[in-house]
Amino acid sequence: MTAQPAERGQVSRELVVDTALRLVEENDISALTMRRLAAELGTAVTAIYWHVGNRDALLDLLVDRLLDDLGVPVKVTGRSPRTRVASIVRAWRQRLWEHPHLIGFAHERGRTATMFQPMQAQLAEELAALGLTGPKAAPAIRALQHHVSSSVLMQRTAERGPTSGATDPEAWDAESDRQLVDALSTPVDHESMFDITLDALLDHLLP
Amino acid sequence: MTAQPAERGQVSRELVVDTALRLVEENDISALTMRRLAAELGTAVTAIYWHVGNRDALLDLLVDRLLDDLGVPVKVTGRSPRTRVASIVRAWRQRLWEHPHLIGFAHERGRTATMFQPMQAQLAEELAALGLTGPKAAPAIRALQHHVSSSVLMQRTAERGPTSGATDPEAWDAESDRQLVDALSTPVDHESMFDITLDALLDHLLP
DNA sequence: GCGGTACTGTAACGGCGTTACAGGGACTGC
DNA sequence: GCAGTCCCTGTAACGCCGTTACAGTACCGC
Repeated sequence: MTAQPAERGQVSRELVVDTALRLVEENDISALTMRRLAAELGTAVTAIYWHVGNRDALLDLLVDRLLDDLGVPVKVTGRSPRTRVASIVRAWRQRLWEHPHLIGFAHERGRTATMFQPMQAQLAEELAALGLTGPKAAPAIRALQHHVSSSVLMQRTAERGPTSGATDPEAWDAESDRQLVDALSTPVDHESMFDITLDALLDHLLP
Repeated sequence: MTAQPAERGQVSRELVVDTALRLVEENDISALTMRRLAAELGTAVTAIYWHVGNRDALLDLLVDRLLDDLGVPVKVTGRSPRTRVASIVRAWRQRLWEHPHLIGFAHERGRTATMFQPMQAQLAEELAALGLTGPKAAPAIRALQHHVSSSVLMQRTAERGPTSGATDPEAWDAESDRQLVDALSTPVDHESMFDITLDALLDHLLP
């Protein structure tokens, strides 16, 4: 507790988290090894262990940092309640998509709820304007949240893989609907995919 | 090519895949290490490398095995086309859920399309009975498939984590809708979650 | 017997997370 | 001036991982 904790020394907890974040965002979560991190900081591994504990604790710190960035509410646009709700959901998807490496393991660490609390609050406000409150609003909020996070999670894992998620036309036999098979052989457009289900949900959930 | 490739020897490619599958299903994908696998088979590591190549090839073999199991169409129940479509989607979700460890990395290896081809074919048949054919049926099929796989993927990562995905009531301020916050603090019921969006999709997609 | 194919074992390489342990500076109390 | 203490860093190791170079064994056709 002697003034700033890292004034003279080269390494501090903050700096470790910064560098770790950079490593993850520039490459992949697998690029984040304690030794690489130490090398990047020009120090020894043990320094990192001293500052953050262990790898698991470091990941927790990364998630915390991410959640700080995501705490701010999103800007709502549109006149009708429906377009306003849609704008909230889309903006949150956009925001999460900007951190594709991180939302995955925020999810794995059981921090999804914290991550989405601001979105839930924003949605609650709009749904209340529609007369949806209390226990009746909860399933709607959860379904929309589920849609956002599953969409991002799916798109992330899809884009890491080699193929585009399209059907292989070879797998269908001759008497199949040719036009359908052709359409299914197109690469998947995650954006319009997202919109279809969003529309369906809004139709189904809003009064 | 001298008769059966593994008659006298203790280890064969088949046996390696069997054991690997058992290791994964009993524990986790992280339990599948080449050394553990060798120990389990009572042999040396190099034997495994001789039989399957390397770890990556072994994972491919696991996915292939999984896809073989999943190739059989699912039993369709119900009278109306809508309930029949719903039964297909639910049965596929059920089926995938029985291999929660595997569908994740089938997805990561870009084999989702192969995995879902039988479901796509079954859905195509039912949608055709409703007059939905050709390029108009494709988005519907894809949206339903996306719903199934994202649901399983989400539930799997959720159940590995510590918390239930429920909101922390502390995060909400005092003037919030109390009943709503209480409802959102309940553990998530993935089953009913799935049904809500499925209903919404069917309403929205079927004529 | 002899060569070749099919397999198995030993031992190592480099990389991973983690830790026991030995310091080295700076600051405190005397 | 000096010992003690706290903060921080480095060396070296442990046990795990995937992978491989290499030697060796067993059987088969000839």
